[in-house]
Amino acid sequence: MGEALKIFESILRRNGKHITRARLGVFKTLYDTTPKSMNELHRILKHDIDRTSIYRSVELFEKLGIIHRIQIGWKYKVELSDIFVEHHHHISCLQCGRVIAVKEDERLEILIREIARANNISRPVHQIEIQGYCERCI
Amino acid sequence: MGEALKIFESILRRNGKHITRARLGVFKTLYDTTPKSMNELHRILKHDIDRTSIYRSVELFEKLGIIHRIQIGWKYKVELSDIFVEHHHHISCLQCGRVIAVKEDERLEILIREIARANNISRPVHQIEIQGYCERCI
DNA sequence: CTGCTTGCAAATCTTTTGCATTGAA
DNA sequence: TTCAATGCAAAAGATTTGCAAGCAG
Repeated sequence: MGEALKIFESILRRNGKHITRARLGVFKTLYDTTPKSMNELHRILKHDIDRTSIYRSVELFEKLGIIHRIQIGWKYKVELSDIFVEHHHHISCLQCGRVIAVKEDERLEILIREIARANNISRPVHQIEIQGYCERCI
Repeated sequence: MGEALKIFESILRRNGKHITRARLGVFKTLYDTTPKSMNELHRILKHDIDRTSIYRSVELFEKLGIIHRIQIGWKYKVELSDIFVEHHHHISCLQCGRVIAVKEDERLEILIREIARANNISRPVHQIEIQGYCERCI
């Protein structure tokens, strides 16, 4: 956590943003766990940080590339970006909702870049959402 | 449209659901165009169909596999599913919001099925979201 | 006819905004 | 000390629910 925290703080500093209680709280809550919804973040932090500040932190963090939003069904959750966690994708179970992190497959990366290039899209970013039924649910 | 409409009606009938004005309206609005947000659907249909019924139709259609939701940024839009439109993915421009439909690449399909299998996920469905900057926006 | 569907009103949930106050640098 | 950041209240937006009335089968 110490190393990640240093990186986090340096990103804020480099962008002229203050290192505050609210921002530290949101960052620490996201560190080294599963993706969190806004509601979960609020439930965890409600005694320390106002809901509005959570939204504002998430917005800022996304702009600075600290976090990104992932889709689970048609809701989103947020998690730390590839700077802090190795790049990966998610599979979620349609029955029980369990989320499995999947290490990225290099072949996928290459294919997607190729598709982007074929469509004249520059600086592509991507998200893959896989859903199905996990072992426990058939 | 005629053929698609027949398929649509048979799905409803097969599931013991009525063929109603509201459901026909939502289906026809989604037929043969770009993905629509709930708001766009409502804007188009507001003089014929109540907002609530649009939500209820979308919910039902999704359950029956008639439509699916796609992600644009962290909002969703709905479009007819592969029964009515050839399977494909989308690229959206981060600057102007333009959405490009991309014919599915067989290699991608295979890779994703392989990833699902490696994680013991059965009956996988997937969504790929690619974002970047289109020709006009650099 | 019968009960699935709808429209309407209202509740609920999610996200955004304005403003006075607080606190990091 | 200074201005960015926060908390609070309230607005705005999105989605869901309950119920009486309407309509498809």
